[in-house]
Amino acid sequence: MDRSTGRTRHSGDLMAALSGRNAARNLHSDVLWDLGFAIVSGTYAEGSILPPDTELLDRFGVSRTVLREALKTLAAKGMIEARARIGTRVLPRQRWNLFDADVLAWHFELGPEIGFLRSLAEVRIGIEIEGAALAAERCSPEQAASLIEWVDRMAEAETPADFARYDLEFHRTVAEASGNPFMASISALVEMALTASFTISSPVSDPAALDYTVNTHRRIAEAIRDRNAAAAREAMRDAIAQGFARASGRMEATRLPDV
Amino acid sequence: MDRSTGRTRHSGDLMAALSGRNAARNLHSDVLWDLGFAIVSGTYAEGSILPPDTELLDRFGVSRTVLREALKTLAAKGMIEARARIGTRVLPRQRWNLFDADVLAWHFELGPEIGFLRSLAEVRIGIEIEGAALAAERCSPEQAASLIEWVDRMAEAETPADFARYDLEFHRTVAEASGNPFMASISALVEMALTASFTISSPVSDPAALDYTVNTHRRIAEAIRDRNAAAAREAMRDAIAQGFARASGRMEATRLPDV
DNA sequence: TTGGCCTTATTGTCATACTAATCCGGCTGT
DNA sequence: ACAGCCGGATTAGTATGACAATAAGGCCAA
Repeated sequence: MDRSTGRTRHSGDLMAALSGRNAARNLHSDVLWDLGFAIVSGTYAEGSILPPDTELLDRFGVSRTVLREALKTLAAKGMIEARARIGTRVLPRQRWNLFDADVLAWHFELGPEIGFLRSLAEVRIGIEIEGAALAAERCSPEQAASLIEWVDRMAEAETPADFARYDLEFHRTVAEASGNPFMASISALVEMALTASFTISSPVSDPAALDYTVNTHRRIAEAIRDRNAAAAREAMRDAIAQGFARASGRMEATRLPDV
Repeated sequence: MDRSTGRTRHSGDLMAALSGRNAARNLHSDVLWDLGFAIVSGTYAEGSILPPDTELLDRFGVSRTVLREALKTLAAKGMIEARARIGTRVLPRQRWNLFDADVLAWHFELGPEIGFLRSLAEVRIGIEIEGAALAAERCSPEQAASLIEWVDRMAEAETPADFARYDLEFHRTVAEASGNPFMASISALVEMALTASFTISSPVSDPAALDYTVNTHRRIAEAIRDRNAAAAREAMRDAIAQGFARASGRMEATRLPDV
C-alpha cells in the first residue's frame, strides 16, 4: 500500500513459507503484485482503463520490458485485456481466473473477508467431496495408508504451521488418489483456504477442536480405505464445513464495530 | 503442427465462435499457442528444459520481446518456470492451472480423449451440483425465470450451435445465481466440456436425447425456483452425467482399433 | 447530413546492449 | 591428494530507443 515508494512488501510470505515454494523476487514480480493487488482491491475498477504504459512506466520506475511482462502475466490470468489505441481494460470479475494462486493471494492480502472465506469453503465442498468419493473408488493401498499416516501426524503436530502442512498434504493426497488431474490442480485454493483458516484460528491451541478435526479427517481416511464413497463424501463435507465454521465464528466474535 | 512454417492454425476457432470472445491474433499469441500446445501434447515433457531463448528465437522468427512475453504468459498459467543459467523448465502437471481457458483449449485441441472428458465431467459434477444447491437457496425470482427461459430456448433450438449456446447460458445463469464468484469462474471449463460433448454428438439430431436433455434441465430450473436444493443437486448430476454418457458412448461406438 | 479520410494516442514489435545469477572446471593452499 | 575458493561461460533479466500497427474521434468534402 505504500504507493509513494512504488514498492510494496506483500504479505504473501507466510503462504510461500507454508508451501515451500518461494517466488523469485525480481522486478517483474514486484510490479505484478502491485498492479494485481490494486485491481483486486478495486483501486482500478472492473471495466475501467489502466493508466497508459508511459504513466505506469515512470510510476514504477522500471523499463518497458518489465512493465509489459507484468501486464502480460495479468492478461494471462484473465484480469486485463490490452487493445491498441484503447488502452488496457480491467476485465469483469467473472473472467478472472479465481483458481490462480496469485489471484487468490491478492484477495487474501486484502484481508480475509468472511464472504470470501465462505465462497472458498463452498467450492471446496463441491470439489473435494467428489474427489473423496472418487478416491474411495480408485485409490491404491499405498495411498490409503498414506492418508492414515498424515492424520496421525496431524494428531501429533505441535505448531499451527506443522498442523496446516499435514492437513494440506492430506488433502493433496486425496486429490491425487482421485485420479482426476483437476482435483490436484486446486491445491492452491485449498492451501489458501487452510492458511486463511489457521491464521484466524488454529485447532492446535484448542484440544477439543483439535480432537474433532483429527477425528473428522480420520473418518475420511478410513472411509476411503474401506471404499465407502458415501461415507467419504459426508466426512469430507464435515471437515470443510467445520473448518470454515471455526474461522468464521472466531471472526464474528472478535469483530470490531463497522467503521 | 506444421512446424516448418513456425505457425499453427489452431482449431480453437469453434470455441471462440461459440463464446463470441475472439482472441486477438497477434504474434505473441501465435507463439504462445504453439508452445502451449507443444507442452500439453508432450513434445516438451514435464520436468524437461525448453530450448534456450536464442534457439526458440530463430525457430519462431520473432523478436525477443514477443518470445519472452509468450513465456511469461505460460509461466503465469503455471506451466513453466525460468531460472538463470538453468533454462526454462516445464513444471509438473499438478502445477498447471487446468481451469485456464487456454490450457483447456490446448488439451481439447489434442483430441477429445475419453479420460479427459470423464475428468471434466467429474469436476463439473462436484462444482455445479453445489452451485445448483446454492442457487436454490439464493436465486432471485428474475434469475429463476431466466433459467426457465433458457430451457425453453433449448427445446426450440434448431442447430447444435444454438443448443450449445443456450445450454451454456443456462449453466452460466445457475452459477451467477449461486452468488459464489468461483462458480462463475469455471464457465470456461463448462464451455469446453459442452463444446467437446456437442462436437462429438449433439442431442439436436436425436429427438429422444433432446427430450431427455431438455427435461433434465427443466427439472433443475424448477427445483431451483422451488428452493429445493436436494432436487436441484440430483437433477444437475443427471444432466452432466447424461451428457458425458452420450458423448463417451458415441466415442466408444465409433472408435477405430488402436493404431 | 453523411461518408470516408486523417490525425494522433496507445499498444505491438524489433534490435541491441548490458546486468545478474549460477553452474562448471580449474587453481591454490594445505 | 584433497578441500575450498575463484573466475569464465552460459543463460535469463533489464534497459533503451526506435518504428509499426491499430483504431477512436474529429475533420473535410460531397
